[in-house]
Amino acid sequence: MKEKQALSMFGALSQETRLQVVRYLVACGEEGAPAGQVGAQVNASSSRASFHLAALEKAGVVSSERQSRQIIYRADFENLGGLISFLLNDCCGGHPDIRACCGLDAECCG
Amino acid sequence: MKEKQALSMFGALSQETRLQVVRYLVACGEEGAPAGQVGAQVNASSSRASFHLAALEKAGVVSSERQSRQIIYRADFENLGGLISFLLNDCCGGHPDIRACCGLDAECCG
DNA sequence: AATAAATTTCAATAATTCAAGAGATGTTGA
DNA sequence: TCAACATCTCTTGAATTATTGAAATTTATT
Repeated sequence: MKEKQALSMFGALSQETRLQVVRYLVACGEEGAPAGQVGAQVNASSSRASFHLAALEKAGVVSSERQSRQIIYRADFENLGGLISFLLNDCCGGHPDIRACCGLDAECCG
Repeated sequence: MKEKQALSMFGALSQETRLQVVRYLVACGEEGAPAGQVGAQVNASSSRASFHLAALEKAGVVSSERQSRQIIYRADFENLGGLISFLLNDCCGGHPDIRACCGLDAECCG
């Protein structure tokens, strides 16, 4: 993961509606969900949902695929994992205290 | 980690200068670095460095402590770990594909 | 072709954020 | 107290981002 992409992913995740969208889409798993359903889930108008989904897709947080008249959105697990890896390994140098906080080596954080 | 804090941490990390500051401060470890040194490291004027350090501190990404006439900044490892944990466990539900990307269970991502 | 459904695009406005520099604040030592 | 240093605050203008509702696009149905 390059720093530039990490930057845009952080930007995409730093907005309440978009973070809710991501959490919902992650919960939906590989199946994903159509835009309208996502919008309803986060109490957003269709144009607002579309705007935020476009921002998330541009940053690589989600991907989309048309299925007949609906557009299915899915969390991009590979990029999300890459972002975590960037934060953990590249950015934070795999600092032991930080690894411990992730339930990797031990448990230290609430 | 609450969603609200995760939101502000993402916002703090979504800016190039601030991300550079964080990487530098993580590299400095517990010792930290004074504001002027941080600013010089990322090619920022003193006021700009101060502005961004304040934003990072408000979000909980770094902490500060005055030492005589300097103010020492340090990466907040606990909160950074909490953010990674939020992304990995809470937000992404510990999805296997994502864990694998972090060098936890296996290696799949570049 | 006409209609309906799902989603996106557009335009206008409001709100937030960034950058730069001038000046203010707090700290130390003479 | 004064001078020097480190950092912060404030102001201004530019740029980006968010929200809303209306209009347009794409696809499916009759």
